[in-house]
Amino acid sequence: MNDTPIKNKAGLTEEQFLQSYDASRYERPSVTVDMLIFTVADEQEQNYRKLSPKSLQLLLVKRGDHPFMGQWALPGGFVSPDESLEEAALRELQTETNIDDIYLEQLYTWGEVDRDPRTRVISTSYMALVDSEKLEVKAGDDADDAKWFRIEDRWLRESKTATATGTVTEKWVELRLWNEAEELSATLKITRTVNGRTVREDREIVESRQIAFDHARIIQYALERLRGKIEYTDIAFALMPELFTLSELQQVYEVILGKELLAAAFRRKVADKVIETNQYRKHAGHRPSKYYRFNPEWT
Amino acid sequence: MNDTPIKNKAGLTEEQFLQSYDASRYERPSVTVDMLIFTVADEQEQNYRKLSPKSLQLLLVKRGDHPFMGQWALPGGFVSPDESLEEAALRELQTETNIDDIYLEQLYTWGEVDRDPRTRVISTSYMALVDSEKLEVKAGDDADDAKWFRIEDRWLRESKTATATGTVTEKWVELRLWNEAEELSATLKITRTVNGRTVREDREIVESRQIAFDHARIIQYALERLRGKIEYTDIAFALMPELFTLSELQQVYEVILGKELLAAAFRRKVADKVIETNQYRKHAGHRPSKYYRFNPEWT
DNA sequence: GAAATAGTGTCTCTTAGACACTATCCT
DNA sequence: AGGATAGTGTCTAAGAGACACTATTTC
Repeated sequence: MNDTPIKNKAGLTEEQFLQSYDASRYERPSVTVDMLIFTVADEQEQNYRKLSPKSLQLLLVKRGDHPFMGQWALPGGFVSPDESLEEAALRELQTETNIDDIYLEQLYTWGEVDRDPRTRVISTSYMALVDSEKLEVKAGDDADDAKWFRIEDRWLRESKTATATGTVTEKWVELRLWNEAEELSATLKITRTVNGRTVREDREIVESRQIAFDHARIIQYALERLRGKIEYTDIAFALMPELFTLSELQQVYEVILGKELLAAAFRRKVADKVIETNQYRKHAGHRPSKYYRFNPEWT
Repeated sequence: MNDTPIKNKAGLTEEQFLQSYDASRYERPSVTVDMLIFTVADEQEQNYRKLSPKSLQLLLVKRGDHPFMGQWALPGGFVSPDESLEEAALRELQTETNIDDIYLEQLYTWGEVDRDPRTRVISTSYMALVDSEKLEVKAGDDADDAKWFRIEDRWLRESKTATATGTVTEKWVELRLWNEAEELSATLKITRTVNGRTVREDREIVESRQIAFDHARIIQYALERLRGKIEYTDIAFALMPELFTLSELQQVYEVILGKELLAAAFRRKVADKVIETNQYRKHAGHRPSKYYRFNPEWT
């Protein structure tokens, strides 16, 4: 485009500049990705004619070394120089599960100075949603156990204080993760500060029981994001098998939102996101239900 | 909590482990923050009785060195070892503007391998919204010019293709940034891929005219986020002065959404986000309008 | 008086919630 | 037959869009 190369104040062309550039001038942090791998799985069915209840689950790995040895952490790892952040996330996903075609979304980047006692670590978290039927978790590759945990959070209390220029609202939340063998939990304080015309939200770990690093905070943030997005996007379908009934889909919404929905309104709401098939789910001790599939034309 | 310290497989306690940890084992990327500083400013008023039109503006700096010397880039810089990501963002904000109490939100972290020709750079972008009345841009501290640009994007065309397992939708968008002296632009292709039950979105720069690095992509992403969030949050007020009329507030919504709104519906929608005052804006060649302020109680 | 904006009243259409009601299968 | 889920019809209340109408100022 330019015949005479532009020179900078040191008299270098761009080519010369790049050759002389010393990348090690600045001290650099480590960068990792943390994976929030969610699925919705069936619980044991108690009664041949009842629907089996579903639960939201998250994959965690047990730490086999310091720091936080023996505690549970999000799967993840360092980003290598020749891969993008998203490639690192996909790689981590494949070391933990057998799934390659998956919903993956970047959530947030955590950059506090003291997040990791080893060294300065900046960590980008990704949320992955997987269909529990296609899924099998690989046996601990890196000598760490990977296990699914049921997950729930619960409001404890809320307080609101007026200040000179706005309000401060503090909410306490309890996060619980458990399976047959273990129970982990954490208490978090979410502070919403309205100062003048600007609002800021801050998430602080009050207590973390058997959850490594600041991962309790990341997990609770992801839960809120998942709840928020299920209302106005189609991410719920990433958690479904190819064919599903509307009752099953409703169960997935209910377990994520943590509340019951009315069937009539729910069906109207998802009507244009799904396509009816001719197949039925039978032998269930009650009226058979039609199978549906995701409508890829939906916007 | 524990009297006998846990030892790992190498026989080290946590304390010993941390002392022997070699942080330089892995090659590390550089980490930067990029700032998207938006404001809404008055244009010249043409007629004593007409409202002065408003425009959405973004702050850019001219690059004084290679690479992309002479082109325009987002303000930003390296994250230093002793500050968090958010602290780095606030520091950058203060080197560019005089404002300290500001709306700041993390947007996205960009991690492609070849984003920067100098070295591997991972960059977290933050969006800041400032009130143009309180604002003054500092004279180029780091020898770079900082200038406001009016900003708009525009759909060029859209195509949708069916695939075996879903659909691929491609949208072309033109991004324009201009002021009295300069005009920058870029063409982007946004690809939405529906594959099975999962949806992915990809943003690619087709052509970038005088916009450095991959910043055209970051800017267009921020614009979409700003448009999305103004509908269901209160971020618009971060762009307003302490006192404002509802017509001014409506103008801000209109310039961000890029479309006209009906006054009656708009007033109903913002009614509980604002508090009426007794003051009026007068001497305007038409009926005076009441001043309002933000209602910090709004949730 | 005219131009321009400020502000209100009301009709319509759409959507979410509530809930009653019908349909169908399996043991 | 009875238990359980599947699926529909309809009333109501709330909200968004449309638009006509009134109000008030300054030059």
